[in-house]
Amino acid sequence: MPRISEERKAEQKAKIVGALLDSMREKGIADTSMADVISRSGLSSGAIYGYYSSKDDILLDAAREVVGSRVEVFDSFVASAPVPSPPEVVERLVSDLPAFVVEKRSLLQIWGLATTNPAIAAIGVESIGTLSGGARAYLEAWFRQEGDADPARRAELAAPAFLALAQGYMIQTAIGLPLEPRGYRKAVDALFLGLQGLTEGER
Amino acid sequence: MPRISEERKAEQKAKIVGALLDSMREKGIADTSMADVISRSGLSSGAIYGYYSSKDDILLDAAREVVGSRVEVFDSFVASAPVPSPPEVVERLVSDLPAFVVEKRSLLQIWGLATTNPAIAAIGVESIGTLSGGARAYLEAWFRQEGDADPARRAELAAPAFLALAQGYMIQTAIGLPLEPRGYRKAVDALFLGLQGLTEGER
Amino acid sequence: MPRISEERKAEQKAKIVGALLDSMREKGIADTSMADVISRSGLSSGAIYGYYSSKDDILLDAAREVVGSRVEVFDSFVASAPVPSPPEVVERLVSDLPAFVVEKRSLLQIWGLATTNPAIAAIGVESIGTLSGGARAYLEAWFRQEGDADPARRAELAAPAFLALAQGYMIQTAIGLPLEPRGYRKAVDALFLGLQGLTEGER
Amino acid sequence: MPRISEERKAEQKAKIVGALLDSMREKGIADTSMADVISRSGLSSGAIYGYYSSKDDILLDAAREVVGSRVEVFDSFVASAPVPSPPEVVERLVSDLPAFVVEKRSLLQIWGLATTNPAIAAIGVESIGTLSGGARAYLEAWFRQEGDADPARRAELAAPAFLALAQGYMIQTAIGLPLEPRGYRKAVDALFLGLQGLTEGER
DNA sequence: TATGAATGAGTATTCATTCAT
DNA sequence: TATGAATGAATACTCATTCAT
Repeated sequence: MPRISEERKAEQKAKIVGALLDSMREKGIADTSMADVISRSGLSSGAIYGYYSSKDDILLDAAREVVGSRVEVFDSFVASAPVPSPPEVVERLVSDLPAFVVEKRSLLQIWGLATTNPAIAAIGVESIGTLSGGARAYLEAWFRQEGDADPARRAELAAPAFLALAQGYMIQTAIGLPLEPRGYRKAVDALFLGLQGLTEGER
Repeated sequence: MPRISEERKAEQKAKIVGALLDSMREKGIADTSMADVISRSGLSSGAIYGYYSSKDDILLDAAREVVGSRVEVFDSFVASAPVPSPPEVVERLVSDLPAFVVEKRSLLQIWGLATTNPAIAAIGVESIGTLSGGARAYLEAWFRQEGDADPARRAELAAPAFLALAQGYMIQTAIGLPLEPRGYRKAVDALFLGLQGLTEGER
Repeated sequence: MPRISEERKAEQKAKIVGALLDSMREKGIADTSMADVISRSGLSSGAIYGYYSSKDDILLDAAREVVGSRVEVFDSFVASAPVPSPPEVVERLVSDLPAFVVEKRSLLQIWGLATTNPAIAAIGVESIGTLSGGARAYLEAWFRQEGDADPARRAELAAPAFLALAQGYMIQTAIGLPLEPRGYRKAVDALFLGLQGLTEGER
Repeated sequence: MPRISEERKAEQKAKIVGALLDSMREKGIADTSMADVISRSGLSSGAIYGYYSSKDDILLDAAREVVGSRVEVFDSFVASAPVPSPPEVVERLVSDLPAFVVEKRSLLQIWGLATTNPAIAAIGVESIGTLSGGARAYLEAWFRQEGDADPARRAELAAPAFLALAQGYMIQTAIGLPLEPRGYRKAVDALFLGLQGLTEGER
């Protein structure tokens, strides 16, 4: 019989994680102290430690939220007829997924942390695994539509490169390069398909 | 008439920056204190502050070293006949450039810092700019060889996506995914060229 | 709705300021570190920084306490009949005011700091201003009793010299010269009034 | 057979002491580091430590220079006919003695140090002793001229109060109060002699 | 004598975490 | 559960002094 409802608990945890992410976005994890989380969340230090056992513990939940895969996005691409092309899918991923829109700064910081923090790395690996599954499903549909002889095999092989396109976009934009989803789609078009993907005026 | 030679000065600074990078690789910047830099470099705190004015100042030089573009790598690709294909070039980049081999962990951490540290972001932007120039030169040569009508234009458009392939590889491997340069080349092949890019045995 | 009462807060601040003053008296400010304040106050470093934002901030409160004018002392002199003479008042000031008794060492150090620290100088200037007011009130009463034609004017003119008598006593005794309040009164007597103020045996 | 002439040695020491005093005047001793002395003196750290064994050692010489009594000043007063009055002598002391003109800031800082540094206190005590001697000689001449029955005795008694007048002036002006020698003379006049000491126009 | 790079104990301050209320 | 005052180890950095050249 919990003293506080699960709902209330989740609400409070969300405030805490949200406060951490806000601060990460603004000043970076290195400069984010518990004092920041305390003042931004509106909770007291004691209250926070009632929900999380340490700062790292909060960070883990923050990482989960940010890299959280939301693999459903791929479902709609697979279900479309015709299946949209990879450049188009890349454009939609980087313009729709929260991770690429509002959280790209925190996301890149979390990848940085993952290089030396095994718990965060595990979250990252899991997330990439899930995304990879979605990407493979989509790519299989696309390669099948293109008449490929072994679309499942090709999709499995191609997935890391496909994900890389989205990840590279994140790096480039997170550090401030002026790269719009639409422009990036053209980049992928130009690299993969030749200029035929571009409209007349853009050629 | 400096009492210590420029050479000696560069040597000492290299020790300091090296110590920081070693520690970043092992425990991450967040857990790297000046005490680590002091003990790993073999210099005293006072000596270090004779060369650098702050920890951040050291970090800046470390970032410069790690993201330092070494754009020359592209020259050999441009000069080859025939010009190697993008998948091959990607493979060689990620297997030859130190940033992708020994420093990928520090590199990813630096991208994370760049999201909130303008001075580091500037270094990153400059580095991507230089790399971009090399990539464009290479891509132009490649597209020309492929008979493209406007290879310069196409190369310029495609460059961000091309760089993204290398950056995504870095993210995936830095967090521990088992992805070899050779396997990654096949991924790019599969995405770009279809299965015909794979060798017989692998089909 | 403060969690700690104003009273408790004042108590803790007094402990901190007291610790600083104790150490100043014993080893001087130059040799007084936060470690001294921490150990003498019985509070932890963290607790101290909860009350004061910096060592200088503590010093400011210490200066306020030490130079704090306590101008009331002059009131009783003004109200007496007959009004006591300047030598007598000087004697009573230097023997009654805490600044001249227990804090003369810290006081002199604070004057030293005031020469280059504007915030401390401001405290000193204010304190001298208040003391000056008291001194003028007393001197006016005295000169009036002495039948002076324009006692207010004369009191205003004379105040700096009158204060100087107390300040000079402080310098001479703070560095260890053996000068008692009683003996100093005789010095002032001898300078001002001739030897008539002295008892037979002392002449 | 000294390697460097005594003259050269004195010259170098003067540079060092001068550098310390300059810095004390500008930023205070607390903020004066050996680095300041090194850069202001134009000598290297090694060279300085060839002349002085420690920072405190330099400070001692600086204190000697600043409090150095220059008791000769009193000789001229004694020799004058008529002997000038105490208010006039006070005015001349505070307007002529370097300690009261250019060095009053350093002087007050040194008094502050003397409260806890016995070596500096000894210099201060000696200096006051010498000054006291001069003051007594002058006061004796003055009291004799005034027809006092026991001028030597009275001078001895009055000396501490007489010195205090100069010391108090130093405190008041060193912290920035606007007090000119001429105005201070009037203060002493008003206290000692009554308004008749003031010139016609000022009454 | 003079140099200035190097030393390392010492500095003020921070901050994740605890616990009496 | 919630509060926020208190803790104290850890932090980045300074600076008087030394010593090989």
